[in-house]
Amino acid sequence: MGKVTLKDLAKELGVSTTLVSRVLNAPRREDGTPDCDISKDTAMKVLELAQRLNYKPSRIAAGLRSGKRYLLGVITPDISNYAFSEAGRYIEELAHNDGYSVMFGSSAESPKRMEELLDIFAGHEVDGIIVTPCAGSEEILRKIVRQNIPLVLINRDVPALEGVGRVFLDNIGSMRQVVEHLVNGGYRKIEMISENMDVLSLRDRENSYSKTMLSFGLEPHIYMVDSDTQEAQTRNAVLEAARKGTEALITPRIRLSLNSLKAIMDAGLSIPEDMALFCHDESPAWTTHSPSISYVSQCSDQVGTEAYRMLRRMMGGSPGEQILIAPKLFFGDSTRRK
Amino acid sequence: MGKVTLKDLAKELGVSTTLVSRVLNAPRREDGTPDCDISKDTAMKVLELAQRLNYKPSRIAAGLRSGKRYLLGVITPDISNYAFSEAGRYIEELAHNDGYSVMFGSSAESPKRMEELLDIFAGHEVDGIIVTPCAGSEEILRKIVRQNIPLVLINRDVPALEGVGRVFLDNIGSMRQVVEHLVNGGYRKIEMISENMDVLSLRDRENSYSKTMLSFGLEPHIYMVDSDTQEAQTRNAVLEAARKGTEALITPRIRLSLNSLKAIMDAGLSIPEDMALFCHDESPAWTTHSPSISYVSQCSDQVGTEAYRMLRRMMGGSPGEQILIAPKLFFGDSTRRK
DNA sequence: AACTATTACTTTAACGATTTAGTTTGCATT
DNA sequence: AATGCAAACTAAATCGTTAAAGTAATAGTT
Repeated sequence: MGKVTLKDLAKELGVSTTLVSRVLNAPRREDGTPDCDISKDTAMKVLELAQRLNYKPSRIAAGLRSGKRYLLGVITPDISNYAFSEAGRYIEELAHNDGYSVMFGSSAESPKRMEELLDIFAGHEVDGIIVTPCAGSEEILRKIVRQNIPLVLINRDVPALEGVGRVFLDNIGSMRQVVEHLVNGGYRKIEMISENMDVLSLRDRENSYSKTMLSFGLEPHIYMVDSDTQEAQTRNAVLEAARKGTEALITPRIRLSLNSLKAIMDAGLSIPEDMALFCHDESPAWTTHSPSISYVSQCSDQVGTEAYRMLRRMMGGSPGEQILIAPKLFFGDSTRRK
Repeated sequence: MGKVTLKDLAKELGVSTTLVSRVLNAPRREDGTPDCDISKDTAMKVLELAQRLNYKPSRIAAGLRSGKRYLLGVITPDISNYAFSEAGRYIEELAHNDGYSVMFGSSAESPKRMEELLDIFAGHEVDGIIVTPCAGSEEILRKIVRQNIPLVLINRDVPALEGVGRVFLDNIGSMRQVVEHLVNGGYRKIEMISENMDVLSLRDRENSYSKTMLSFGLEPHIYMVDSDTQEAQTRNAVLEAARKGTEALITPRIRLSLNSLKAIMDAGLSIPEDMALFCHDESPAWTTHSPSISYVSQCSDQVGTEAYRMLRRMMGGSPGEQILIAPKLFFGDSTRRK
């Protein structure tokens, strides 16, 4: 049983494919009849047959001729990361409601893979793309812009890129608030464990931490760990911090947060008495943890929603803008006042 | 700047589009030259120009003509659920390596949405679909089977459906092992909190719990909560269990697990002394929790991998089979021996 | 020299829709 | 009876590619 095509319907009814196409694409009137210059009688027959034969138009053929693809692409470093999949979920939902489908791809932080994915998306002639860039992807993204495909960056910036939309969390503001909260809570020796990953949002969080510390007359200190050997190095950093009498630890990324928490628990330190912990990035686990963990939410729902809206505007011809999402902080027991 | 097409390349070089297409689609020899009946000289010129003009073939047009879509569809109730996004990640990765792209959709447990998504996927003429069915989707899925689109069910079964592939966790085995572990650990009053959701894997877990309990001569008891008002009802169930002196609680789904854990912590009960907890479904939080939480992993990586492989086999004409994944249990401190 | 094979191409026809530009028919108008 | 016009359709071109079939030129064989 091959696919049912327009031609099949047309032949069956003894009319032209044009007529069938017209009827099926016509907007419906209140009474359900298609609003086009085809007699109601014929139109209803078409509708009925299409229904009966379970006709589904080939979007591929329709798209080829009409130039309308109704397809979006989303690339994140890892769909199984909560923040990204959450944003993806919102994007997919909004897109679906507007009749768009979404292709997803994971770059796994590899520019090569990102390029492959973008080429494929471009090959599918997606109407727009939403990307969380990975390190080293600037040139690749520029190619997309040059192809006039609307592009929205989320979560991470590539500053030199022109003509794109941007939706980010206000990382500078979030980290300032984190430090302020700790200082107000009576903490002074506040350190950070960060990762030497070439991503701007991390740099922003680090700098904002340092700057805010200095503004309070406090000495900032950041342990840098390698992305590859993160777990062991994080553990060492936590132990060293404990030895030095560090009162509070800030972790600016989800994996660092999880690994640090684990290291603290394993070392038998109690939170927040021995060491307070403020995590960046949301996890469903933080609030059920005992003690509950203070964290900065990435507001993935908002990021996803705003990114989608901006992409749609750009698809309509608007220029790309930048939107900063105000961070939402959750103050749990892990940074309880001293 | 419009898109660069085959015609543009052909015109520029003064050759036919067929020649260009041939060159670009030819398999490469060891020395990098295309293996086709076109002179090396011309072939290299084509390659060079395509590179220079950044030509990307329109997969839409190519697909229309060749019938090859290189597109897969994946539908889960919610991409932002860890188990689903994890499986999705593996599927996407394997697919990408084979040159396939993946469209994702969330059904949000709604058969209507599922139908829309499937219609769209069918319209895109995907080469195959992987689905976690939601309640009430049997007829909708049957339509896909009738359209001869290879279909693989993951996580949840729809038994009456013929001609599909299936990859599930062995829910019966997993729950048996959970009960055995608890009984061996000295627990006797073991209860379950489940959800009245119309999904077979949940029934399997419930039945296996009851059956195993009875085989030990113990009385099973299941609290049923409504999916909509789950949080409050779960809390009540936990409190009632505590009053009754229940020694261990089993939760067969991630949301129930998280809510139960929260309720137990909020009630100030200590785990496992006041109440042991064995959770079904993995969460990155379980091992970092204090005490660490015993859980059954859904083995999403295996589910995703096996589902993809089966889909590919089915796309090659093989009939659908059923694969049961052996569950992996993690025994944490939340069910420590009495 | 005549014939066959091979190489390196080209021409034409799809694929399944949409779109543009008609065409036919009937009816009202003058 | 000729004209105009709306209603209800159709024919043909097109989107960008691939596939099947064909051709022209050269080389090799007997």
